[in-house]
Amino acid sequence: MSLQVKRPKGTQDVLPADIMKWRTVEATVSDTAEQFGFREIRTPVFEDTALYVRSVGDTSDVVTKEMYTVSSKGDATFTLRPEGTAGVVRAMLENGMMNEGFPQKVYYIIPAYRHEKPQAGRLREFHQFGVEMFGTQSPYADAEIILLAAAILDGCGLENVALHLNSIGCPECRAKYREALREYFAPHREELCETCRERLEKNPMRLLDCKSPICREIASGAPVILDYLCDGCREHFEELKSILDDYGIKYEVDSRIVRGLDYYTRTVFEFISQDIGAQGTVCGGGRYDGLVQELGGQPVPALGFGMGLERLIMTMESCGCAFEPEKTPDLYIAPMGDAARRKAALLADAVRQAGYAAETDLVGRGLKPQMRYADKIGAKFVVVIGDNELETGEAKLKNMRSGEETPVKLSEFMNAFSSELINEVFENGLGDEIAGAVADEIEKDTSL
RNA sequence: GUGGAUAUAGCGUAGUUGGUUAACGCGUCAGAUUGUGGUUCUGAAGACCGUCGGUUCGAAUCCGACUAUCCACCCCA
Repeated sequence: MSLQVKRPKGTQDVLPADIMKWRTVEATVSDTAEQFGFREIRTPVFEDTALYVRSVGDTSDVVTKEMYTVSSKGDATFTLRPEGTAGVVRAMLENGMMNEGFPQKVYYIIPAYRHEKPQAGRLREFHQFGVEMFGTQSPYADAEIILLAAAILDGCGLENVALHLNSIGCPECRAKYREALREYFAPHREELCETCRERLEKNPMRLLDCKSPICREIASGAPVILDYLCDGCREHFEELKSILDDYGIKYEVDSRIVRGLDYYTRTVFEFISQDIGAQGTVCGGGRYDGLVQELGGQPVPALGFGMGLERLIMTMESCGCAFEPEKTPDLYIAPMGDAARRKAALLADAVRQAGYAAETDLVGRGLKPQMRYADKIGAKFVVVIGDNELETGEAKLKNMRSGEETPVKLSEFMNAFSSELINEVFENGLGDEIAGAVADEIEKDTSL
């Protein structure tokens, strides 16, 4: 088959069969965030391009080659958001939320866009859950954020996602460290791979996570950032670790965790899964104490993380985690013949108005195919309405699980349908008043 | 941007050294005498074998180009 228009590279369709995976994750993620006192915020999918250049960093890969930027009718250029933090900080500032008292805690579930070459766990349109906290320097805040991420992963049923933790210090200690790195690598300059030679000039910290064996070998003897932290940063990091110990959260101090977004300071961390291929970072985040000021606000310390929803779902799948089951219809009404069909349509409507999920035949099938269909969609009850039923005004309500059939009067169908016995099966039955009212409505309609 | 792999019905696959109507499973639809599903049985629909070009009497099968997808590097969620 040759379909003319195909979905853009690096995008995905989420089909009905998979939608419960997303619903499950979205519910887990937002429920847990709310338990920790985070409130949802929604910001535009596109922002002024300058926002990302300023926040993410004008030398970062994301800004230099991965942004979807469009020019609008005026002079302004807009960019599809490549990540969530910048837009949130902008919105907080623009709406005066930095003046409402601290800490401010928000979360979001968003699509984000990056023009990269797709591979396992890496898409051009991907979805991210993120949280941001503003207005506290306390290492307890860092710990709280990490605890939240861990709680979510736990809530999803994941056990083997490893926490990698590091501190990249404040701008002052980082400057010193960069110098030290340059001094260390300079004599090895010629042995380094090409990209690493560039890194040596631009961002020597990235040298540390080069995959090339030679660079790796050289890097193994390189100075470690933790030895260069100033007193304040070191204390902060030590305290964070001891709080995590109190919580019983396992972590591995990993000096290779550096993060590619320029705004990070001090704490950086990643939760890495071994089960989904090369792009194993399910969650990444840290502190960004300088960003709010960079975007024009007062200096406000801040921190947060982003969690890749596709990667989260992939990890859950590969670990055999459970997702919430799809809801199935409470009732299927199988009519036979035109008169019955009209009655069935009205009955279905009444059942729906009473708050239940009901379906009836829309394609004109025979009884047997209808039963098959009712079974396939997982209907909990089926009622057959044919000439006999219309004549006698009585039908049989069949419980599809047990096969049991209970006689019901059509005129009192809603009463019967919402009776205690049946509600037990549904667990979410309606009150008798509503059910009775609906039954009355049906009673009035005697034209059929 | 750089590498590697793959491209056959809605999905998952088989197609041997190129040879008449491209096979199977799942799914879909319809039947298996009287108005009742999940099992079983029978039947049907559904593919110009990614696209274009080449070799050949003849190509899903060989060659080339293109495109798409997947995986890895890079980077990150």
